[in-house]
Amino acid sequence: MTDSNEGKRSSMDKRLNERAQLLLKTLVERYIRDGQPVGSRTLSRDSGLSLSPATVRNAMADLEEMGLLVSPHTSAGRVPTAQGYRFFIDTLLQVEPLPGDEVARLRGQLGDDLDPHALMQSASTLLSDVTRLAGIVTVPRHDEVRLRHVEFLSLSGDQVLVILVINDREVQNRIIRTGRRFSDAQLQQATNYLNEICAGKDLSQVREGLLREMRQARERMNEMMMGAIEMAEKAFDAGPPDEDMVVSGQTRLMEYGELADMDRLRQLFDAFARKRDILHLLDQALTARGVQIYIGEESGYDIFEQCSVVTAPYESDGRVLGVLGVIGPTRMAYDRVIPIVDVTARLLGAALNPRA
Amino acid sequence: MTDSNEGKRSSMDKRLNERAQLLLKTLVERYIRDGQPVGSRTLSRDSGLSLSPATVRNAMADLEEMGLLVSPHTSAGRVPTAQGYRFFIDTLLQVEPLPGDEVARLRGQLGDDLDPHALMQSASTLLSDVTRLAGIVTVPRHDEVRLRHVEFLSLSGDQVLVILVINDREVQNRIIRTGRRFSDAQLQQATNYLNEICAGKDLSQVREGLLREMRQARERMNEMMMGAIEMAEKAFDAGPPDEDMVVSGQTRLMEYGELADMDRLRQLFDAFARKRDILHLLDQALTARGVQIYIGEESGYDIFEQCSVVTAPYESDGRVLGVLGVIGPTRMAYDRVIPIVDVTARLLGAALNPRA
DNA sequence: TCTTTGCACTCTAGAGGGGGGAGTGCTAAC
DNA sequence: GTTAGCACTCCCCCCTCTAGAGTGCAAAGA
Repeated sequence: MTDSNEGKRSSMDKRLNERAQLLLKTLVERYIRDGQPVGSRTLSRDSGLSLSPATVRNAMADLEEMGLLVSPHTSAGRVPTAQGYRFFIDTLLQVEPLPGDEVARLRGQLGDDLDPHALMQSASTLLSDVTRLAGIVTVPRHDEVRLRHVEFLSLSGDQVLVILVINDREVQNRIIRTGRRFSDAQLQQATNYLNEICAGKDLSQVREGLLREMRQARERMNEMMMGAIEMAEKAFDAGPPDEDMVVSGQTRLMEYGELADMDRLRQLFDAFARKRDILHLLDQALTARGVQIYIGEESGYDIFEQCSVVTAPYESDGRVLGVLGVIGPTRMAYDRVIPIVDVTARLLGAALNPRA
Repeated sequence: MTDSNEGKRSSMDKRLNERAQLLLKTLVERYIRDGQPVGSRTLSRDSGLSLSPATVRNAMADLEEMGLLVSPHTSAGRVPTAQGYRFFIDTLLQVEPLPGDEVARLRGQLGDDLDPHALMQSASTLLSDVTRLAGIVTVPRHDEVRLRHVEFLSLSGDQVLVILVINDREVQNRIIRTGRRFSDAQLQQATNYLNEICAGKDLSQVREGLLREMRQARERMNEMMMGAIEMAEKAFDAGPPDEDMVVSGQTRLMEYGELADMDRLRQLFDAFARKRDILHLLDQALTARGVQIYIGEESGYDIFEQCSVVTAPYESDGRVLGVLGVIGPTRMAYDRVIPIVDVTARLLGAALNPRA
């Protein structure tokens, strides 16, 4: 999908005659079905072309030389490489759109919870259940955070509980130390003051506004306001403690023989727990339109050497909110998975739409 | 630790002479160290007693008959059974309290975040890191929920965002459908009204109170109040969407050979994801005082057949808040793990103490 | 020139077959 | 009650062997 791939693809297009393409397609499909290296004999039977195994062998040798296939060892059949899958997906695979009743079923399974987080959880489980792979949904990032409401509540000592309502339906809270005591009434005033100057503004704007206000009007501000601003500063200071993504059904990955190695599997699970790498990968799909696929080594992460990641951004009200998708072995049923990820992204986007 | 075990133990005490106990102790320690079945030869060397292997064999046969040991097969050494571990832990193990500097190190690693959830996360990671097992912390249950503050915010359509602050420092929010539209001013009034009658009360009290109020004063209540009550009803209706526990380092369990079977491991991980069974098990430890240990089959769950669970309730300000602990293979270094779990529970309790 | 046939070759997976080693239980002597 | 001796059992590792699958290559055929 990148330029270099486009280039590679079209050059391949030229080099690969129709027969070779059909053979590759048949091989990949067969391998995805059975998980066994495919030999020339099988392929000559399955391809529909009436070619002898020897001829097929020659063609396979060519495909191997082009880097689309490999054999695990001398006398096994052949298996697609990442490049092989890439060509298969980009030019050989015909993806059927999901039939209407299937879409309806998915829609039903997603549910209509009003809470965004519950919806994402549901979408993640849905993806995992339907594809039998691991499902992921990244929660919306807040590079543009509109502040809806602020609330301060006094706790014991100098601690204050700060509640922020951002982007209309998301609530965050944290506890800060203020360094001095405030009465409930003072906090109420601070709450009111901040709600007045903040409401509807971007978080960074609010921050700047606060700082400016503070410098300009230092002398005429009473102690309480000063405190409110300090508090707000502290409250906005730390980045939001986002629970950046929701993962479901990781353990399904244990079902696939090609990932059965304990060490690799552990690394993979650790990557899920660490989140960072996966989030970084998914972020790349954020700006793309439609379904995005990373096959094995393409992702750039060693951990995913044996894995493919199929993602799609989801958007609501015209704004891209996040990315969802699945992670599984490179040998996955792309023809099924792709439309499912695609539809799920649309469904989640629609379900998140605030007007209902 | 249950009565039946007490009974068993004391009868064992009588039946097991000192020598047999020492042999059992040595065997268990050795097995915990190496993970290999222990034979009579090794044991006769390690025990410190100058006994020939043959004598040791006789003693081992007795221990096996009592159900404290088993041999995996005829010509392997012997391995402790769950009962064997139980006896070892209850009467043979001497647990050294953690040295002060170790406690200080743990204290440092726990950090002093003000947010309860962050603290629990930290405690869970701490347990996992220090013991090299999976760490668990259950989040406080709210059978007694004191309402501190309520806030209503209007969203699009008839949706209202409800924010509840309970037990002083915990914030929950959900979105409800009200069935009618409210203006911001109306919602503000409702907020004020509810905060007046709710603040500091138990959630169930608030509920009852609301219903009573509603019946008594139906006629004189204006529409808005009615709406507020309806909203509150809906808001309190669904149980809190608790994220009931925090687990860290599950993948460490993949390091232990005795759990290396894919199927079992998957069942184990699924149990972590499902949460229910584990929570149920941990709930049993909630009422106990101090460290509680479930060895293998003792837990009553097939999934934990090969696992032990070491837990301790943690409390703050005299009230038990939750349970924390570790899950690992039955073959774990109990002498290290027990004091660590114990101390971590105390540290977490102290860190959660609201006065600071 | 492309395709096919035939053939020798390679490699794996699985079965079978000993040893070696570790550990046991039993018996008889101390 | 303890020990030495001994026969026995069982696992594990290594080796071999074979069947099977698949390959590449060369030479014949279309």
